[in-house]
Amino acid sequence: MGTKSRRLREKENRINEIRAAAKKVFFEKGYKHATIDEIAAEAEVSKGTIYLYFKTKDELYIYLMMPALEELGRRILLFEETLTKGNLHSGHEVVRGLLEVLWGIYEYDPEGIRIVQVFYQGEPFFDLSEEVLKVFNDRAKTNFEICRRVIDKAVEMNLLRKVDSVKLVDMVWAMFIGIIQLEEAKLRVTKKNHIFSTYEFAFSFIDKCLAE
Amino acid sequence: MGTKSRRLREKENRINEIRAAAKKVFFEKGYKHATIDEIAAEAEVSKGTIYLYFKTKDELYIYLMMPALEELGRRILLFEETLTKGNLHSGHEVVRGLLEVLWGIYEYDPEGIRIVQVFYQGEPFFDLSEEVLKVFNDRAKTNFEICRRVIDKAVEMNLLRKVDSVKLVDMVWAMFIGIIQLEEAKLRVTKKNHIFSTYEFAFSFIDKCLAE
Amino acid sequence: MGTKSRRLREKENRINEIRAAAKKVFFEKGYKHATIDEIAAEAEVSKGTIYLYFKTKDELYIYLMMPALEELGRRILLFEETLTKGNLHSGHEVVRGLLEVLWGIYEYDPEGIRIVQVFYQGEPFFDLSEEVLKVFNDRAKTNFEICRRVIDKAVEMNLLRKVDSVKLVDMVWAMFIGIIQLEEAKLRVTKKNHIFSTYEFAFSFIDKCLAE
Amino acid sequence: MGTKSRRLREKENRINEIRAAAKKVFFEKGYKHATIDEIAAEAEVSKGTIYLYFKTKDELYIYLMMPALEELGRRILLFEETLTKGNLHSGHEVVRGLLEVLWGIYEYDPEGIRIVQVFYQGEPFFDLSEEVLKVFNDRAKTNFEICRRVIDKAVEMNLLRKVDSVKLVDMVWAMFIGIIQLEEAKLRVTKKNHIFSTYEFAFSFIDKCLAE
DNA sequence: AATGAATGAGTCTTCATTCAT
DNA sequence: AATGAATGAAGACTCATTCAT
Repeated sequence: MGTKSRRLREKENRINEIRAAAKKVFFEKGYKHATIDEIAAEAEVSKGTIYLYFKTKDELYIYLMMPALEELGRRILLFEETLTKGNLHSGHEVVRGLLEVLWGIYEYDPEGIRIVQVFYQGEPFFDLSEEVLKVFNDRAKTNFEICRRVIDKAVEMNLLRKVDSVKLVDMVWAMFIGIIQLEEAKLRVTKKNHIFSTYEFAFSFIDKCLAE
Repeated sequence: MGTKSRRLREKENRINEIRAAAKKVFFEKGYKHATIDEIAAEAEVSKGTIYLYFKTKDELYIYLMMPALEELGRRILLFEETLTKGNLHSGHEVVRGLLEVLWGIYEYDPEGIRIVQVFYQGEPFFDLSEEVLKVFNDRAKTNFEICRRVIDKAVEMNLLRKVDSVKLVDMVWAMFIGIIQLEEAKLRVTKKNHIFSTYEFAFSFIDKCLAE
Repeated sequence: MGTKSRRLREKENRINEIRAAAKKVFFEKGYKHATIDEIAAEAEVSKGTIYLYFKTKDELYIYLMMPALEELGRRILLFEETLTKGNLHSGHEVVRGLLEVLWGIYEYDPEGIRIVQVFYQGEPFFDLSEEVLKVFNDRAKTNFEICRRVIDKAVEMNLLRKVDSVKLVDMVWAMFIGIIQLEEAKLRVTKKNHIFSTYEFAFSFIDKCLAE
Repeated sequence: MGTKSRRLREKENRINEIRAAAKKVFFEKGYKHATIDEIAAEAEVSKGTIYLYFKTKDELYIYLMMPALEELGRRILLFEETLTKGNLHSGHEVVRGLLEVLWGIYEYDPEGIRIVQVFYQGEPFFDLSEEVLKVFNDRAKTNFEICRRVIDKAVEMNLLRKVDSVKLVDMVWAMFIGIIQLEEAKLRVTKKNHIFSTYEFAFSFIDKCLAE
């Protein structure tokens, strides 16, 4: 607990303040109209300091999705543990559990998920370094792998019917981001929020096909 | 067939040339790195001519999705006709037909569909006028309505089980854009194209739940 | 009264419509924000037609001051006639008459007078052709000459004290445009119109010095 | 006298260099043909630096009149002091003093006065922010008030005849800018400079009416 | 004479990024 | 490590003017 760790803590604090400020500004103004100046002002640091910790504006933006992905990883691992321990007693519980993990992540950090979607769009709006791509892909790959493992285990345990776990995970994730995109867009126009109910509706199909 | 109609044809030609050039440049360079100058050069018109027909770069980009949405409308109407005429003899054929309409649109104009996805992201990267929003929302609404009508008819004709057509159409569309996003992103990394197979996999769930 | 004169009349009409439209647009939007497009629309002619009669936007603008200068010439000549005929019986009447001629011009065409002022600024905002300069300078010179002649005559007729008519006319004209400029600017801020009263105040000095 | 004050001095220097360069370019090329690029080159700073200190080209231009107005304020205050101290012994000296203050300002910064005139024209050529308008109006108001006070004092001291100081100051200022405008315009054509003599001629009227 | 589609030179302005302190 | 003044590349957009019809 010497000087070094204090310094480290301060540094991390600063980074988190910058992240928080960036998130605020990016989502209030939109990426296009957000400026580093404003983020710096919001974070109460100088512009130079931001560049001390993030190489570019694009990187600052795109890294905002990492907490969501990391939290997703943690939660799926927890879910796997629950499954392994035999605490789930039916396919319905498995399907419901998956739904809750995904939904929980969206509730935990909706902006993070939005950036994931932007990221999927490829690079029409960004110049991403190899490094950023690698960090994201590694994290995504890990998450996908855990998910598949969970499905395979649940099949092994006779909780779910046999299914191609690769395709299933892809489909579920695609549905997840697709529904959020569509329903958030509708929400902006109609002010009616159908995100969760559409989401449940979609999972009812999976439940019927795999858990009954 | 006088001067007037020739002029009109030339004008529409010019607009189409601009659109085509815009599509090319936007997708080769990405939105961010595409310049009006380059689009003008590609279209072999002057910069001013582009601004004669499109108010801003954003508008030029976003309007590129309209042909896909319009074609989708046409194809769903055709599908509805087929259904109404009694040419579909099982729920499987209905589900398969829907799959083919959507997939056909993606094949017809994949870039258009990508722009639809961007559009769904809201406006972090754009300033869209009320007018553009209205044009898009009207078109989208019409398409959704036809889709729902088709589902309701198929249910009435006892080809599909009873289902909430609003939710179903939302889910299908969300899956459609979600799968394209996810699998195109994976494709970029792994060079393996699983778009269609994931798509079919997803439809197999719908088929099992509604057509059997 | 053949075809020719009808054509001529139509042509002059067209020119006057363009002038009127130009005046309207220039003074509603300010020179900077006035566009030829809008003037053409206002005049209900095509852009090309405007360029048929006026070489440039600058010329169109600057020529709008000519009617005021021409009317001024006519009115001074009338005033000279009145003086020559012996219809003015005191210096006061001469001074008052001058005041009324100038003031009358301002009331007749205030926008025209404003353009005269702009013109005096030299060319920070314009590119004026030699031709335009000549037209203006000739007209201005003529007007100044008549004014001086009037003053000299009034002195000869012992209505006014002896005075350098060149300097006097310059001073009166300078006061005229200066007061309008200052008081119009104040008017914009305070909404109180002191143009005429300041004007009368200034003439009272001349009256006291020359007419008593 | 640490880093801070040096920085401050450097900053002010930079601003002054930009102003000087702007003045040079604006008056050599005319507002219309002056470019920010050229001003930046002349000032030996980057274009961005100019926009660091001035919001727009218009603002950069219009602020060039402030030094003249400020200097005018200082000189009138000095003149007031002279008057108050009883150092002026006749109305002639008062009138002459006023003339010299105004004329001195013109000699001190003729370009500044020209911009004042442009400013009076309203906004046919500019988009001025409320802020700029306020800065100017405040300064102008203060100057006018001091002038009126001087006149009123001189009347009280029986150096001048009783007169409406509001109207008198308006008239004098109007004459001042009117004469400069007219005679500079004539100067451009005839190459003969009658500015000062016309100016003196005008003051002779005031002198005769108020100081004798 | 009238049109109006097409032109493209011309410039302002923005803002991510750097670097001397 | 932190600052923030300075940079300057980059590009969207305007609009007076032309000219084929």
